Amino acid sequence: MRKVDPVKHEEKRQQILAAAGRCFVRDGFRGSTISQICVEAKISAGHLYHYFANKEAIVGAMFESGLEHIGKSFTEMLESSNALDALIAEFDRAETKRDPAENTLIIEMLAEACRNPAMAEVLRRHSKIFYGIVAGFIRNAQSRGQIDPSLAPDLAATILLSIVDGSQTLSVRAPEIDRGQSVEMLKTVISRFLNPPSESRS
Amino acid sequence: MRKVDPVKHEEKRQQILAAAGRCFVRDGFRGSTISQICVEAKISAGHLYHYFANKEAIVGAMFESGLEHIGKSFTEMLESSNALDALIAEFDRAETKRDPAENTLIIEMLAEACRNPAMAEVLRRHSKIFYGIVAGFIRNAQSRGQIDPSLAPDLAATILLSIVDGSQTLSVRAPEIDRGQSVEMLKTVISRFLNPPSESRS
Amino acid sequence: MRKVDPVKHEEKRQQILAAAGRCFVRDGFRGSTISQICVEAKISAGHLYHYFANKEAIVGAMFESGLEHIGKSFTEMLESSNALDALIAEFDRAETKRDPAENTLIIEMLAEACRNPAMAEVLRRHSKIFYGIVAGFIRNAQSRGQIDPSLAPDLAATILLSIVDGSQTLSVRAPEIDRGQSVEMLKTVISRFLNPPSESRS
Amino acid sequence: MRKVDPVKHEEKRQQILAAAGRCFVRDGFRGSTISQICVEAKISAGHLYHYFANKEAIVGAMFESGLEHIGKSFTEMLESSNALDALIAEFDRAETKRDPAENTLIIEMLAEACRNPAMAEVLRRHSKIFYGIVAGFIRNAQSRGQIDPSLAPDLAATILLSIVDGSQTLSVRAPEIDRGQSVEMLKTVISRFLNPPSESRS
DNA sequence: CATGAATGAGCTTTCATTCAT
DNA sequence: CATGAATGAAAGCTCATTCAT
Repeated sequence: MRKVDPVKHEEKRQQILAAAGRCFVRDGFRGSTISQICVEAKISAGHLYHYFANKEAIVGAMFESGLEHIGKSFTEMLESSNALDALIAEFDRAETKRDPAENTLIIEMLAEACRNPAMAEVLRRHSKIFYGIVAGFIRNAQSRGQIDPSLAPDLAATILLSIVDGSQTLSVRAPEIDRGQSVEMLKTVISRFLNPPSESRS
Repeated sequence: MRKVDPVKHEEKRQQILAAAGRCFVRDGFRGSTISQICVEAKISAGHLYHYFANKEAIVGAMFESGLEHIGKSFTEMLESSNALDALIAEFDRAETKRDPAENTLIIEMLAEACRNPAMAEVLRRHSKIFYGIVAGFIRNAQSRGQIDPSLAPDLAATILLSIVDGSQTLSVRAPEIDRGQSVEMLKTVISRFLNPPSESRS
Repeated sequence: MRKVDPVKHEEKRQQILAAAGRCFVRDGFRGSTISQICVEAKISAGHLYHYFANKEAIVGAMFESGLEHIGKSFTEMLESSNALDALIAEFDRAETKRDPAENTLIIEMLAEACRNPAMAEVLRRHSKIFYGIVAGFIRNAQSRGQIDPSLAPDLAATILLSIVDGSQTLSVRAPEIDRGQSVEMLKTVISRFLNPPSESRS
Repeated sequence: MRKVDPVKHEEKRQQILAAAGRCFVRDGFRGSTISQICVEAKISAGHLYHYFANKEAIVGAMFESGLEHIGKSFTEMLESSNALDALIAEFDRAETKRDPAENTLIIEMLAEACRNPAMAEVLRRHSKIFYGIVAGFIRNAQSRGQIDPSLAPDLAATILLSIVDGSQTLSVRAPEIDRGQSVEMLKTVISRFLNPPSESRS
């Protein structure tokens, strides 16, 4: 009379999701097939459907877990930074340490969200949370005189994150560029953007 | 045995490509089917293969023509701008006037290039040209004291374009944001980034 | 090593069969799945195979028990009727009181028997028994002058039952028809068919 | 610039439908597979979908054409019969000459209609037409004194056709019965049912 | 006795591509 | 130049059945 072990079930789900992630990075959402994912996850085709209702559900779970993961590391970064310099330093660390596959997945997600309304909704939901966190950080830093108080926090937050999004494309468009240098230049962009007018430039 | 009229042939090719473009925006490269493209282009499936060897060739041509088109409008913009203010003004115009479908296509191209080496090569080739043009513009403006001379022109060019890339994602992540406001803020980012240290902020 | 309690075993079997019956009425033999039956019977898929060797065996058992059940109620009806009028009265009762789902199941069984030789055999075995019983009733009634003696009892029995079969299709072909009226008309058919020549019509 | 030849297209459709019919008789609607039908029709799996949107559409077309065919032969029969005796004679001919596969298909259709609302609708639509024709015939014969005038024509028509339906099951339930004898007995049933009270029995 | 994880064959359907006309 | 009939591989998904626990 053994009942379903929800822990094991969730574990397997995560394993499948991880396998799917590898496929998605390699071939994209549409380009990956259920068989490929099953081979990667070392399960049979039929068995996958005990864990996900269909392919769309796998993509959806990928969106959720991917965005949550990115969000978590972003939040941690901001919580630990109590000043603009720290933010930038963390940005540096995040950029250089991040799994390059994650970049690919984010771009893939943006592309998918452009034509799949269900996924667009998921992306927007998570994006709103990011924006809120960053806007809060900006407001805080503004009150301490660390960020230009004339910048509208919410708008500045979206622009800041769009710059991060844009930085993802560098590795595709110009892989020969030294990542360290480009991160350095990005830090310049951000600090000049956010610094209060009186401060001298870094 | 009448020979093919090369002009008409090329015209038809462009018509098919335009039709394919509409499909790609709607459903992506992988999601679009040859039949859809044929319906959109009002030709038969078999006939399409007189103009393109296969689907990959259509995608390839799309990359080439799409990037060339973007490059052309960018080049025109830079050639007509003899100052940073003009650049920013043009950036404004470009952003607000651009067909929103083009955004989708660019993101789609970036995603495709992440996993299709052939397309990555096309993207990089065109990107390099862009970078060169922008770097030239920067160098020029620096010599006239309009852009901070301490910025490495080549690197600054890539970062500038990555910011433009990033701005594409705004309409997916936060469609509720007023496009005018975000363009305004982006102009702030760019001008603060590029302005010589002594200049007052716009 | 406790032995299986045969009574409990048989009970469970009947429960599963009842659940399967509900599925079969809803979706047919081919359209019903083992999972559906398991959900309906509130047991696990694996457990079902302790009671039935495979799906075919469930269908087979359904045939047996379904036909036996119909046969039983038919036999009771005939045994209690000691005259043609009683037969017809009972026929009336049976038609109006019968679970409409049973109709569906009978038609399903006839269809299945058309292409599944094993099931055809089961159907024929039971049919023969019915025919025998009805033919016996006819012979009896003929000896009492209640049924036209010129009718061959065996043949008349098959025809009588084929009329009952046919009446099942009414609810599919013309559900708008009043069941009471059609039963009345069917009684007319049967009584005119069986009545001895001299008798006046009902 | 050859356009679609609608005649050839329709021909092919009919060929596929005929092939499907053979499969349906052998294995039923649910039991037949697209591959089987394609083998039987000697076309590839993909090609079938140029002629039918999906399997349901094939079944639907089968219903339509099957019922139309039956309806046509029924109508012809009634139109040519200007008396009850002729009706019965024709009934005889129809029963003995009919392709036995048609029986199977009718029972299959009745079973399918029991659980597929779309097909039920098709069946009812055609049934109504049959009923109307037969009821008209009855009314006509009643006015000429050939059919008992006390019978409600519409109801009698449905019952008459339900008897025909029921006769289909004979070959499944009791294949050993001589078809000639059973048809003879059915004719007795019908004539006794319909004959005016004063007429002597056949 | 009972579970549900796991399999794998096979289902319907799609789609890039070829080819006779 | 142009058509659409035809192919066949492969996609996503289902389901009867087995088996370790």
